[in-house]
Amino acid sequence: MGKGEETRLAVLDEAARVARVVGLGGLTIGTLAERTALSKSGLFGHFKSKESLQLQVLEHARARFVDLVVRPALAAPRGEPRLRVLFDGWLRWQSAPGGCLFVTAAAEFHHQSGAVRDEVVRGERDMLDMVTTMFRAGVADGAFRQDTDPDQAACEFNGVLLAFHQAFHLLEDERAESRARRALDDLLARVRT
Amino acid sequence: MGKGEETRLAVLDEAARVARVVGLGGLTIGTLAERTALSKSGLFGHFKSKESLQLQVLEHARARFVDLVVRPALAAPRGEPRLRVLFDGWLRWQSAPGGCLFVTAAAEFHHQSGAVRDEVVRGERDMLDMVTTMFRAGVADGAFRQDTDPDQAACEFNGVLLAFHQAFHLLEDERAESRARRALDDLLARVRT
DNA sequence: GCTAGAAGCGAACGGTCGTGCTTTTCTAGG
DNA sequence: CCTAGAAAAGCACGACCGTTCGCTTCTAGC
Repeated sequence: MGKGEETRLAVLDEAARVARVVGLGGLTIGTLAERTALSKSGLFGHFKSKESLQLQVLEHARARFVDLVVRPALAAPRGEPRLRVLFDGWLRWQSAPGGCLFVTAAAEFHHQSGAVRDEVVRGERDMLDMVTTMFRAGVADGAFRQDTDPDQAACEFNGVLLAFHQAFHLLEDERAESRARRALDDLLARVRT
Repeated sequence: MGKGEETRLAVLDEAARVARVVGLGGLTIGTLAERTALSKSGLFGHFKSKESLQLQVLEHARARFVDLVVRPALAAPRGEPRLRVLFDGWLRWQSAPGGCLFVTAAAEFHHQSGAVRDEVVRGERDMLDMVTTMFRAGVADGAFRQDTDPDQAACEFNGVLLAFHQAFHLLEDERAESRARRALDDLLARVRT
């Protein structure tokens, strides 16, 4: 890995940390340059525009999410175990300092068209599709009730995570996690045969 | 109502419309002045600072939410009917063009301390408390199961709304509303005696 | 209808934004 | 070790930000 790629990744790491707090739109070339001990123009050279920086931050976070959350889940047995491992990892991911970049970006860009929004939508769709697939697999295996609607279940799964994120970060509610786990237990109990 | 108060309210209306899309931090005195046919300084005179404007926008939206969503609910019979009217109104509120200001602001300020964050937290807490109270009333009336945890139920109620907001605005999923209604039906069926 | 005070305007401020240029410094392959 | 090209710095730009100030215009109570 050359020098350029090395600093590019360092910048993306720091950018993700900052963006979790202030959003992708709140990112600033100047402050980001300070925090990475670079000059504005030196940093800017790695990304040809701010929008490109935002897109790369998203892509970078996405890769980390797959490593830290998705892959461990795929290593677990299909159906309920896999969904539980996914949920665990996801909770840990969302509990990171500053919150979850995807949740922040989703709210920020829900009505601001452009390439960044498109990328946020694509990511969110992919995640929801993955959850839907996991529920569907459980139904196919006979572990979940035959009349389970996988889309509905995935949607409620997402709702539990969003409520957790808000309770944990905004309201600083220390019972947020236990309530999220209980909500998932209920959801799984409802679809289990 | 004097002339000043009249234009102040007109500005707050427009500001709320804009902030639903770009967030409270994305609000700009300049663009807001354009959209209300005022000069920057003329508009600024009504609010002594941008932070004060943001706070007043929140307060304004809060009052409208009480009028449009909370009051109709309080007019319905306690327990399930009241929760259903509340949910209906809340869905309509969240379906407004640009989304729900509270959801946007909650994500924006979840880790940015200051007076605006404090106000957002207060509002969100109040709303959740209200929902909790409604579930508790149902338990007290014997309409809901005695072992219902009102806080847990309110939290899941919130999750359904947040998932709806994301599905409706970001993903533009036309089945968002029907899934939200079904999730509420399930939630109410679980607590009903 | 007069007039004091409210409401609004125009211009300017220091600051920061994203983004180009030119120049210097570093890095890695021969 | 040399050197071509990458990486980073320095500087400047036009635009827009929130805010201030002094001035004009309007409004409402007498």
